[in-house]
Amino acid sequence: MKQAVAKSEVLPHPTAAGMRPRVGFIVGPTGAGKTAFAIELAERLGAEIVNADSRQIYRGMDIGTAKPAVSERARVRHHLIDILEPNQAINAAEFARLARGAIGDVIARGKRPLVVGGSGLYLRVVRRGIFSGPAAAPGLRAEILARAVRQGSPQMHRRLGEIDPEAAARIHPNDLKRIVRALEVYELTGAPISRYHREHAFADREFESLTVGLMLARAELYAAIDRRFDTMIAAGLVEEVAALMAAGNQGPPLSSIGYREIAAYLRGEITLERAIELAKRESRRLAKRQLTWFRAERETVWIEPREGVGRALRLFEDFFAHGSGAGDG
RNA sequence: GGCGGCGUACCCAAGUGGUUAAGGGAGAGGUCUGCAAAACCUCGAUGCAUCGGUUCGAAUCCGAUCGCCGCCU
Repeated sequence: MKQAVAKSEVLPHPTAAGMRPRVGFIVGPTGAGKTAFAIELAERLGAEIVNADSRQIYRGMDIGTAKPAVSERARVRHHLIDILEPNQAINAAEFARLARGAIGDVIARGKRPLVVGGSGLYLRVVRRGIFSGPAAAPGLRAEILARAVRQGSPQMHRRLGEIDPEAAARIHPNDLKRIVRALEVYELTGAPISRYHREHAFADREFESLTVGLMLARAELYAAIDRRFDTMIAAGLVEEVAALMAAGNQGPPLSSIGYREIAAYLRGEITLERAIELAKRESRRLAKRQLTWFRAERETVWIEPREGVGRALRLFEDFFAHGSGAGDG
């Protein structure tokens, strides 16, 4: 609040908005049918797809992420799929860099970029950038985390309150991840993370965007999620997880929904039936959280997948060709 | 038809006369700036099958009715 003046100073309103490149977005919760929808749309639009799913980035995670099949990828060129090994870490900043690079590449070749995915934060940073603070410092982070384990997260929150009251006010005392990140940034730079955030303010927009969201009635979405997980099991998800485990992976893959439950089954901790039940439930909860995130993005145009691609096609054709003004920047 | 048991939220369930009816599951709403398929926060019965009675006071006791379950005929 007290810094409102500074905020307006670093936010010169982009007057040349209409001249920025145009990027389409297809978002939606898991199981809503983004993949098939996006591929058909991209084909008709002459677009290439830039993946914004935090797990489809990984090789070896195919079945459980409902990754578009090779045959589907032959119809439309996809970017940012299978670019990392399962033991490689990625984060929002790195993703934004990669995605923006891919978008630039698509545009440079005269094609239309269509970003497709359900990872809320990733989608946000692609569109609006991320503050240019220090990257995570694993050693320091581990050290802060160890301290937090000893002292408890409320104590760490109190400490944060001393150096960065603004951040402390926004972060819940139990939210250890964000407390640690805030302390990390402070120890690395001597500057409070709230200052970086305030100065950045998600105002780094490189292109105009139009976002179409896929929406199903809740009960219908949940039923589709449950059904799809059974299909994944039938398609060999257990074997896929076993392969990841055999390769000694510890990173994001085995902490992903569907994967971690099957891994617990393979370790003999729970029955397969229970693993399936848990995976379905976690997938439903994920979908719910995604919807919460997307609802907050007011500019999204929502459509039902069963309507078909028609309306989205018209919206995007107009957007890419003339600029409909529906863009959110 | 008779006898017995049971009916508390979407589900399971504690409570057997005395402040605002435990708890769990499922679910809903939300937060989100470098691990995000992560992490974190918040939330359901003016109501105990229904009606009537006893009592200062009833989910708790009594009666009737309805429903479910079991046994018997």
